Amino acid sequence: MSGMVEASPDGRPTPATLHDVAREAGVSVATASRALNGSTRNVRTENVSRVLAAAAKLDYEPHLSAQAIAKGSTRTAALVVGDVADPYFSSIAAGVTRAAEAAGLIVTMAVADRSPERELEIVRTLRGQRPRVIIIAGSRVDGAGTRDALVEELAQYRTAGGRVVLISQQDLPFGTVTIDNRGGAGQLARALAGAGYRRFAVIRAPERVRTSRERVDGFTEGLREAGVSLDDRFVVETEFTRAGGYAAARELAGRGLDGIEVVFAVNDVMAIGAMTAFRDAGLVPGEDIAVAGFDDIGSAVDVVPALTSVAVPLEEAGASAMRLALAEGSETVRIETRVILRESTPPR
Amino acid sequence: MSGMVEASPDGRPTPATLHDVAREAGVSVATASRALNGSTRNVRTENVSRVLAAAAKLDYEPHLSAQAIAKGSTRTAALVVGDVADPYFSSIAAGVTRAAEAAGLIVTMAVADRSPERELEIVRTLRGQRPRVIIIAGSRVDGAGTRDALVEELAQYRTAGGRVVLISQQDLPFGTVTIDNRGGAGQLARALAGAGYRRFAVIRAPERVRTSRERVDGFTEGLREAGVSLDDRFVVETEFTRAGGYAAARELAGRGLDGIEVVFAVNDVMAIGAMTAFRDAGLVPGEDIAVAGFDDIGSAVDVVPALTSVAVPLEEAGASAMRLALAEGSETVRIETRVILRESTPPR
DNA sequence: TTGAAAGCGCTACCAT
DNA sequence: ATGGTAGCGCTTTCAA
Repeated sequence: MSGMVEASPDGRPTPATLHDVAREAGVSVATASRALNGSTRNVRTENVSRVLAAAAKLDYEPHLSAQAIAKGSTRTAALVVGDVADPYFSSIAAGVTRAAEAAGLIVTMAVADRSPERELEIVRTLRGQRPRVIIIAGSRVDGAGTRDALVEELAQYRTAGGRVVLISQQDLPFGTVTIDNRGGAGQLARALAGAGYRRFAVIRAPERVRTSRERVDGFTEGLREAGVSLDDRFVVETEFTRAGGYAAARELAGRGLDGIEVVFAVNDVMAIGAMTAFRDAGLVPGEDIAVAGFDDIGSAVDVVPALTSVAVPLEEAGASAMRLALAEGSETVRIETRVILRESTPPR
Repeated sequence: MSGMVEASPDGRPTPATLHDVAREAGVSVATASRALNGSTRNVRTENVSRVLAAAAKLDYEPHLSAQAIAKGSTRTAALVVGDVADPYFSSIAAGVTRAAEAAGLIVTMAVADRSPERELEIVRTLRGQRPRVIIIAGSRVDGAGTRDALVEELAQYRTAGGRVVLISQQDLPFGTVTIDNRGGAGQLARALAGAGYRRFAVIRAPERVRTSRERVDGFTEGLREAGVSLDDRFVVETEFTRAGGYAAARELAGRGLDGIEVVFAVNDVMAIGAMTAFRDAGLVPGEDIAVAGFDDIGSAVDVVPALTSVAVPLEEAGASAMRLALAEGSETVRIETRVILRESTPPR
């Protein structure tokens, strides 16, 4: 009894409408609507079953757009990420969709390609969707001019009743899930100093990449507390990618380690690229040069030696963002991080 | 001049509507609509600018749902994946969104959690969205009963004018992007035999995981062609995850390698887990035991030894799926794979 | 408990 | 070139 698709006047088949269901059930559209979702109370049980049967027979699916416009609100949540293929973002995306689906929301996802301009553009068109919530898992980049425009756009959206939550972009006036980059990096620095390391190098992303900046600041701070200083010569700036990490490590290895005992890369992807570069340069990671990263992505335990890192519960961060967006009050949720020492930084 | 949000009668601020824009510009809604998107030809340039200015001033964004219902079609593409956090799916997702955005489509994503039942449920509710296209990056699992229901549901959707494309689930009657699992695995088997390997083990997922089945079949076939046979005792079945790979390898190592020279895991994630397990068991991957995987995920080159694998251009597969969905005719696109020998399988 | 009908925001047709 | 208006599919008063 399925395969029931009405043929419209012009011959093109058309999905069944509420109207069709009502007619099939021999009731009015109002009653059909009520039977399908409105307070079932006020409709004779017999009619309820008639409508349900008709709907099933016609394979009816309510037109979400029509519902949205009639009700004045949608059941969608919009998620903006920098790059889905990056485990950092895809983990967050997993958490967001899990929580969204639990709340009966449909997730629409846009990829900003790590560009603040694109991010702004996306948010702009997203508003047209009238999503219930917009979650931005930041490009982790400060876009000078675009920043104000983005804030403006989001404020606008919120004024109109939307909920916005930012992941890892504190000090913007919205709900925020922050990741304790500074604290985690500080802990890591102290842990490494405690393990006997004294001569450090850092592989970082450009200044405008906020996440990187915070991690470097926290790390430097942690070293200072441990009474160790960081020589600027050993801070190399590169792209926030595996390739960047590889290139930076090659440069370090190329100019001679010069006494460096350990290098901290601001994320695991870069750290792993760096380990490979060291190895390619004839250095044995964990013996000739220790390496530490940040994020504790899954593959951290599969590289050799296993990578010391700072664990960030990314999926949890995504889920928290969604819950925060759905909650009424809410301000800021802080995601704690935790240092995990592994073989890539043996005690010395 | 922004921050213009009308206050509705009940006090709650409301986003500007086309009506507001028209009033602000001193024209009719019809003209405003035309100025904003209809053939700009039939509207006095002066009015066009008035409307544009008004829209900018009011920070107007067209209500997509309203447009959808008025026009009878949306600008969305729906993507269902098994698990976003898995690099296999997130790479595909990256390709799909890239191509979708290029075509001006909004992507909505749902996660099926590798469950055919959930997949069916998702497709059902997706139909309510009236997306232009539905792309399913399969759960890679054959769900006995649900399969027919899924086909039915999708057929329904297509009859109503929707486009459906399946990734890696051939022999379903829809547009399909197939990945040459069988061929790639066959090539790999021959390459390994050519490198001197004779005694093989296989780490596979359960029979109902189609991708796994195809890769095993292709591999066995390739071995046969090379005149090598595969002993059933050395085919171990496990979960289609890193943990599964780890467990299987531990089992193999635990009962003694028994002459096995190389193990093929049906995907990289499993292969990498297996390498770690071997190492934990005191075996050196690439020396004591060779390992090969499938997919060539990014981290294949970052593990030690670098992992021999079969490259699958996943992002390309995702983009192809989108293009296929948008194209008129079209049937099946085949994504070719390519064997990449690395240090995990040295010649012997 | 039910149905008629007034919108929701927008597009497109028909006049003008 | 422009405006009036009839829908699009649905929800939600308002009467009956």
